[in-house]
Amino acid sequence: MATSIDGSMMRRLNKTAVFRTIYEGSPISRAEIASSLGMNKATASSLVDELIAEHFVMELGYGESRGGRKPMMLDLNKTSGYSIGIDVQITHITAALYDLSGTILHLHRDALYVRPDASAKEMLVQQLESVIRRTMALAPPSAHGIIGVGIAFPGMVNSSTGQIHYLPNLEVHDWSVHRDLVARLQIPIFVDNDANCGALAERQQRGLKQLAFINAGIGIGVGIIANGELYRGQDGISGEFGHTTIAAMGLRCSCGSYGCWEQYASERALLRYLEEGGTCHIPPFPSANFLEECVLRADAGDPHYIRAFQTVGQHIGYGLSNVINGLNPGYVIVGGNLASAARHIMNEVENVVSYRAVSVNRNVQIVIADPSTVVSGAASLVISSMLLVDVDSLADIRSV
Amino acid sequence: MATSIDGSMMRRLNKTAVFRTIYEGSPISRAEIASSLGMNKATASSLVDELIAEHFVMELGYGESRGGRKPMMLDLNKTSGYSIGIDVQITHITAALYDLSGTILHLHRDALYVRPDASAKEMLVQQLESVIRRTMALAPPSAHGIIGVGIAFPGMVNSSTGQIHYLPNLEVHDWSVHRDLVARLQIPIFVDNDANCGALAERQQRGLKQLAFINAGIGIGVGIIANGELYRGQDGISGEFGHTTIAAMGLRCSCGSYGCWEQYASERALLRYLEEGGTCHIPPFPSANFLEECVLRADAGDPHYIRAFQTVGQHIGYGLSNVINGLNPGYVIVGGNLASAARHIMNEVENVVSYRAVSVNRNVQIVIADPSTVVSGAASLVISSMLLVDVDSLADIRSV
DNA sequence: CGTAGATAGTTTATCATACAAACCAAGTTC
DNA sequence: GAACTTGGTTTGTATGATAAACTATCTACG
Repeated sequence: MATSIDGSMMRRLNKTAVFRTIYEGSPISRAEIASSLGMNKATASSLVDELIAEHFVMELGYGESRGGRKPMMLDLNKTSGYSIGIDVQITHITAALYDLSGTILHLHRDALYVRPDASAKEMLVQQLESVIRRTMALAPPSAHGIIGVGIAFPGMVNSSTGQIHYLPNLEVHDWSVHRDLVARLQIPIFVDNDANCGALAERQQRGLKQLAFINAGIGIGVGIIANGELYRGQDGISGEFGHTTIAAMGLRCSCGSYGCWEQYASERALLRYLEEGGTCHIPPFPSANFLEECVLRADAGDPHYIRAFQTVGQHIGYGLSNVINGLNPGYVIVGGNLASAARHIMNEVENVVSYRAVSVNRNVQIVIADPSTVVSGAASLVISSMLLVDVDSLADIRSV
Repeated sequence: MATSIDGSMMRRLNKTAVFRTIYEGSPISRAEIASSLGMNKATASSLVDELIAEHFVMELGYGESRGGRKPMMLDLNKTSGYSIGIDVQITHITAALYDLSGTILHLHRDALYVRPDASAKEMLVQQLESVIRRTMALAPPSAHGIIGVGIAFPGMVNSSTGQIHYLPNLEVHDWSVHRDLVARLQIPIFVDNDANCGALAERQQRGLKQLAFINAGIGIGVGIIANGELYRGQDGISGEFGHTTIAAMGLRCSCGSYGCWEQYASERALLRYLEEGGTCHIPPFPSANFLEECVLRADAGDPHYIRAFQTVGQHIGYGLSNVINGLNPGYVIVGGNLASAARHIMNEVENVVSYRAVSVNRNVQIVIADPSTVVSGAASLVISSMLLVDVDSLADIRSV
């Protein structure tokens, strides 16, 4: 449904633009805000004053003069509120507390106990509630308190309805996790796919308009930032590149298809390569430290492990080239569990991409994500959905 | 660069919203516009009056009463200006004249003569100028005249700079076709990739927010509409799914990679399947009617041709499933030359997608494009870039 | 020093825009 | 034909951004 703009809407948009300018450019003065937004000084001042009254912004003190009166520098009032990010994985759950600036204050990782049966939802929601409550208790008292909780799930999630379609390894289907958690906690809850969270975090951190975040772990998923926004697709399940074919007549996949990327480029695939390579002592799978142990053995020079990682890297490269050629993202961030094996994988990945990417796609930047990227992206669901709105989309309006 | 909104900007946005409401919902009255935009009647009236004064909108006469005074129905003043669309293909060039409503008034198809050598650009620009001038001459006199020309090219194009990166079969590299044509014609020129144009046309026609347009011809490209907007990627070359791998160790491709989709699902691939199948009388390739003749033979029941088309269809299905799983488009439109062989291909395509798409992606709609989709999308580049702006993106703003 | 000029920020008056409410117009329903 | 409904215009008002004048405070420079 289309909407028109009235005065109060205009003011809200402008206030958001001012807040965003401070968020991205602090410390900054009222005068700089006005000039960088092409806005009158009086308007900027008035909006800043409102933001200060609401505790979202604070004055830092006088800055350096540039030939005249000293500017009063502004900054986020970063301790006026907090957000919580949660990263749910198969074997463990990570929770982190952030202030408004996105600075991490606490990070905690617990084992996750979920039997993949009818009790899975109940066990999951109980552990989520518990970890959220514990994290909330860590936040100092503040004007806005806990603004919300963002949760990243490893599977298909509809972020607008807060519904989980399907979490493959936990065997959770069709569950409104949003409803259940709001009922228990009475605070705003945001949910999304883990790869999407990773993509959001990278967008924010690097200020990119197009990127792909590869979440490679037990399975493989992709988060896509297109035109500066997360692309979620028609039903919120875009990015299932793990189930795109890289070998039309290849291995049967659990999804019913053949030759899916994640059959060749995942922890599961690593396990298979190890088995096929006749490796003797393979760590138990899936367990919280399966990959860790494999990396240790490769570090120690075990050729079976080194070869298995290289094969994984090569196949990551095949699928990654597909993502790159299909989406021309400019920037690719590799995250997920397998990113911790980057030193055994990335040479092969880059080698494959260098000859399979077409044209300018060969200039694509490929980098490794920080391990806490997903959890911080989950937290940023809160802040970006409540505080930031993109006004840029209106910049290039032409006349009617 | 961010921007603030002042009063005149607000009015421009609202005027655009009104225009858009008329564009999409005509015939419509002032009162309906106001209520559907949540806008005051007086404001809607005033904006409509401006649009009428500028000849963009006209009054049609009184509509049916709904229990009170009869409404004055409004419509686009569709003959107040015209746009031209051009579809450049390897063997021919299609030009069409449209009014503002997107109704086609003339369609003309010429053979294209371009030697793939140093003279290519010059030959191309000459023929483009000539066909545009001829089409311009067909437009009736009007208030705004020819508003602009949109051109779809079969290759990598940067639409924002008007630069052609590369047209594979015409061997044109790095050419600012925009600059050259503007210099010759002195009217606004818009260029884009053919698959993108197809995607734009389908978005407009079907009112979709997510879709993928498959342009399958000598090569294969994909146009992506994400969140209601064309996704062009970092460098404007997104959608090169033709060069995504569907067989990691497959056939060598001209791009340097192996197993690219378009090696298996294109007119070229059809030719190869025919040769491999030992077919005797194969029509010359590439020629303007290679495919036409193949379709005729398949229609006539020649099993070689039928089998070759089925194989093409199967492989279109593989890559299409990748597009669907990766992008969750909800809607897929198959266009390009090969769409004219739909009756020999689509059974296989749908069969493959039905088991290779995951989850709700199995509900994806797959339809065949009209042959003039690309050329009308090219024309719509003009209208959408000059007349339509998306205000919807502001709808879901939350408080700061 | 002290003054001119520059920069930061506030105050005041003005203007543009959307809005609400009253109003006029012209139909339907009973 | 009276009461009601809907479409559209007119009029007065509130809001918000702006321009311009003004205060405050700094640097530069003679």
